[in-house]
Amino acid sequence: METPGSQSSLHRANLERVVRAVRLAGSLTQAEIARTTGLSAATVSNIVRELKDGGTVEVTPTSAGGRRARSVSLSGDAGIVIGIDFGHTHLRVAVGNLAHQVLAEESEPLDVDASSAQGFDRAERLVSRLIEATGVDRGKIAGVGLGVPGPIDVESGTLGSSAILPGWIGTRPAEELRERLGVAVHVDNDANLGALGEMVWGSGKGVRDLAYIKVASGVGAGLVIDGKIYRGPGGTAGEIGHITLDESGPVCRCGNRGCLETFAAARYVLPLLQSSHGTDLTMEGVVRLARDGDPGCRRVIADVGRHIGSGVANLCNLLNPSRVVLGGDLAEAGELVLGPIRESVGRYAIPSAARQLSVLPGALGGRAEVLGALALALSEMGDSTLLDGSLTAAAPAFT
Amino acid sequence: METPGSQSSLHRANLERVVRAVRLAGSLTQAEIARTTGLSAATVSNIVRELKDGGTVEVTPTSAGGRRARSVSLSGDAGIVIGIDFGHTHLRVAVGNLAHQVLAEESEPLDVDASSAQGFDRAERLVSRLIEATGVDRGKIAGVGLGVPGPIDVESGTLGSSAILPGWIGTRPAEELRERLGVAVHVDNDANLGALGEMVWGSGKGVRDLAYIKVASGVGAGLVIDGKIYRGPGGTAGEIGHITLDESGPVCRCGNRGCLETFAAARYVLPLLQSSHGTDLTMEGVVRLARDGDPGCRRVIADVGRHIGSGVANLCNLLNPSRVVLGGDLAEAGELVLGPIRESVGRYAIPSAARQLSVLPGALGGRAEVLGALALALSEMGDSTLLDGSLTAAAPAFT
DNA sequence: CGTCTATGTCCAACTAGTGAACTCTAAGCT
DNA sequence: AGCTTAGAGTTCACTAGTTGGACATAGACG
Repeated sequence: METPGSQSSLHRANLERVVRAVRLAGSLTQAEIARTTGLSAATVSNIVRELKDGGTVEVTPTSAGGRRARSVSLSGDAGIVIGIDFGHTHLRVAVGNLAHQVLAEESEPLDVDASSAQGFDRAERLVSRLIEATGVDRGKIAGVGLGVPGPIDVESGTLGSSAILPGWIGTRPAEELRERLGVAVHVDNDANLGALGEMVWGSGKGVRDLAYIKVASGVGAGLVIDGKIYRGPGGTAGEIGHITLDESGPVCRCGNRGCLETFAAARYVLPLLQSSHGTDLTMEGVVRLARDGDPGCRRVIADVGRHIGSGVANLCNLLNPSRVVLGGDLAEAGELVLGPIRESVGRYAIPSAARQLSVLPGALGGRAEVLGALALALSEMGDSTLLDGSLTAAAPAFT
Repeated sequence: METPGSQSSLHRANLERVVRAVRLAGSLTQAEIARTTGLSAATVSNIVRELKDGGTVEVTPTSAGGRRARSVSLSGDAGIVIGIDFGHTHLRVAVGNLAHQVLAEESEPLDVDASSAQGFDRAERLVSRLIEATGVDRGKIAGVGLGVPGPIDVESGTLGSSAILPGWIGTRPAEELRERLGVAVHVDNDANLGALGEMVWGSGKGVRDLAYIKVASGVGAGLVIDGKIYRGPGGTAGEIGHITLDESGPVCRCGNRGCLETFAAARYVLPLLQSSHGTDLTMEGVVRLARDGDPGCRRVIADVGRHIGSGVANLCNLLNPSRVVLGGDLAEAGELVLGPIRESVGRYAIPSAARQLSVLPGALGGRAEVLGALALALSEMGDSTLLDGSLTAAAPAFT
């Protein structure tokens, strides 16, 4: 921003380097920082002093039982991040610190027909409550991640057609929430955030290329490519639900026929069980019955798995990820659905692509999206946010 | 490599910055360099002197009719890059300089059944001939890009099952060629290089996310995601040819049924015309006949287009690229095949993904792969290769 | 209790970029 | 033609910032 290529920028880069190292490791001694960053001990000494004076890090006199090492960690009040997830039936909020620790988390039911204003009111109150519970100053919010169950237009930030929250179409959630909370808000759809959450905290740890398949009322995928969420130039990447499996299959809400969604999503699958199991079944209920041994539900879940597997096979041929994580209610079915998925993938994907693929259930269950929102806030924050003291002074100004 | 975070590394980064600016623009005055890089005029002055002494750039006293501006450009003999493409029936070699200019290019027929040793002999001779034609010192080769028509194992660099060059399976082409030429060789498959070539020089200029579909004896895709070739963790991304279109379709060489390839690749399509048009048709011939109005060939090409469109629609739903470029012999058919592709995409892809997609024929024809190999060599080179004088002294040592 | 060793700090040396002053050259004006 | 002007490139003194080495510190080990 100031001197793009020199000296002070080098210093800044080194500051960020140290902050990142500390953030990733939780806490480090200066000597360790020097080793991991490659900087000299003297430089680290200077930088740590500067950061300490700025309030970004804390130096705890001596904790480990070594010779004498002062461990450096991000100061507890250096900043917090907030994740908010609007789901089909619920609202979840999580508060975390910069060391990737979740400090508080809560969810409450949300009426599908609620207006966006009502939703934001609820979210705002819940955020306030959790922040108070953690006892941190509101001015320390470094960023907010927001998850919404529908496509976000990349340029305008407008929420597109969401069959899930009809009252929200056309709103600009990030904008609105930023005005309410006064901090930067980053928004993404639920599938992408689920992918991010599972990658940072769940079944995708250590993997740089993965697809997170979320099966709920629709079917969507979040793609992580080379460690980053891939949204595509138009922002609609990952629409695995509308891959065509059968050109003359059932008509889908998107207007085509035989989309994967028509074989796997709750709204199309549940009716199959109506005559035998009654009308007020939910996907959760089907999964529970299947686990208890109900043959009809088992069959339906296996069929869903096979179809998802076909879609995953296509995805696998095109992208060759190293892991596929299954999320949503359906993941609770475990092997009942994963088995058929793997079988389908093995059958339809080319062997060299399928060989190194692992298909796993999500480890975070319904929390994947909120935690992903938290991770989004953390990753969008950049390491420099902590340096300029904007957090300790006041909330960042609008731009 | 030496001092990862400081001072000298900053200097090096600034050197690279200048080199990159010059390379991209072709030639610049020092003042322009200062403006585009953000460095101060004094620094640029020093850096240019250093680069000039090192032989990396040339300073032509005064060429433009301004006040007095010395234009800086990469010295003509700063380095050259070589692209080599082994195709089904031919071998192509191109020589370019660091300013993205193609200096020489030639192709010759290659026998499908030739051994890899024979192929390399031919390639080596052709490379020598072209280099001599350009009159540059062999020691100035900065890098070589190599294209092979088959999957390359990421870790070992081994060429996997290629139905096109049977004698090559199990060889390590990059390794072998490096031993022969004595410089770093970067290898990739033809579809990926075609994508790269079209992105740098052809129909993909200015686009950061594109898919290059190559229809020849097989069907493959090269994916460019965020400006870089995406190979996937296992190196087999882009296998669009084996997306399943019809579970009970024709048996494919991969062992599945109804793969896109069975509806689009030459080996499956040409037999359809045997009884009506004779047995020694090639894809080129079919395209030519179609353009001349032959209804059977037109129909076949349109059908191929529709099926490719289905595959592209799936790809589009998953990845949402902004452009799809069609390569291979089939691209010569122009609207005869693009029309049906677009129609299929419009029908099967979700509208929001299809809306901003453009489907174009490749602009480079059969040259896409060699030029892509050239681009690969350029991009893998990094901007620092030019700095350490390794090129001016001698060929880089093996490692 | 002395020695050892790794940690953190301080200082002088050195590297490298910057602003300001300066020179140079061609264009434009009188 | 001669003067002025303005942008280009260079030089120089200054400053920011990293580094290696010397030094102080404090627990571990014998």
